[in-house]
Amino acid sequence: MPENLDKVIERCRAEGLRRTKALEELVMTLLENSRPMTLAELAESPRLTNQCDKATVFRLLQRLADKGIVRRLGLHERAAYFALLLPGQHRDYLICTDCGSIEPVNAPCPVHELEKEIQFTTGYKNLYHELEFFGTCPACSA
Amino acid sequence: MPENLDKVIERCRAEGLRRTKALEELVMTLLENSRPMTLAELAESPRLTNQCDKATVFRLLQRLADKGIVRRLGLHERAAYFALLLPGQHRDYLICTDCGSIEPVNAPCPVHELEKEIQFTTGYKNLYHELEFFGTCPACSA
DNA sequence: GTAATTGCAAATACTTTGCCACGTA
DNA sequence: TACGTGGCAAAGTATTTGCAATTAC
Repeated sequence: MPENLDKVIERCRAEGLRRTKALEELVMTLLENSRPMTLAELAESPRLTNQCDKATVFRLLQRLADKGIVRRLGLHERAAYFALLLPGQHRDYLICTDCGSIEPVNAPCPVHELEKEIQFTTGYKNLYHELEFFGTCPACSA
Repeated sequence: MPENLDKVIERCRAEGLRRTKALEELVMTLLENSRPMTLAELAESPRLTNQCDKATVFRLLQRLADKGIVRRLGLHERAAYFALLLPGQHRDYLICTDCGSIEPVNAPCPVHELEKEIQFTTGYKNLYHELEFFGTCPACSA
């Protein structure tokens, strides 16, 4: 995990961001939880709550998203979710419409072919996609 | 188109909604535009702007979403998008991250197999999914 | 030293609700 | 008549920004 932290921070540095305590704690929090989190969740998480202001977390996430280090996800809630974007990794999510739990889908994503095709037929550049499954989880349907 | 309107209204009636002018104009607007639209867009569209209040459109959309007649989409903007859910129809969307344009993808959605598999392996019920492609459209990359 | 980063407070944006009047069935 | 629906205005929630002080490089 700490080696992951260093890798991510390294990428931040390479993009011109400064190594601040807030940045480290934010990245650490995302790594530790390994799931998409909202701004509010992040700002109130143990590592960050007394470390920095919510506006700081917001602006950090904004910069990290710009640099392609985190991704901002829709996920249907009113609040946006943020997840680290590790190189070579793509995640789809499975979300319970009842309790709101979010888990990554561990199956190869079947969309890459179509993505290439779209890139080719429409001329869109820099394509990426977001795929979410919604349903009622076993616990909630009981 | 009017026959589509009647069909949709019929489904609304079957779900216990009353046939009001606002409902008709809302459904008509969604049919005519055949793309996801935000609450604000809808409320300010020609058919609705002088017809009813934004709160009314909001509550209509809420009811229609409850009944499965429209779907609320994330689409990454701050505002939620709404689209009619026609029976047997599934749509994926292609969105320009620059200008925000949204167009439906006309290719068969490659996700249904995986969806079934997830339903089987995770025990989630009533699965559906949302798939969006993001990129820079030809006009914006010029 | 200089430019990026931060905190705090205020402004926006979008959504949601309360309450009472009204219209549809 | 009865209950779903509608208008208006106000409250709620999440995001975003201004500006002066601070910090990393």
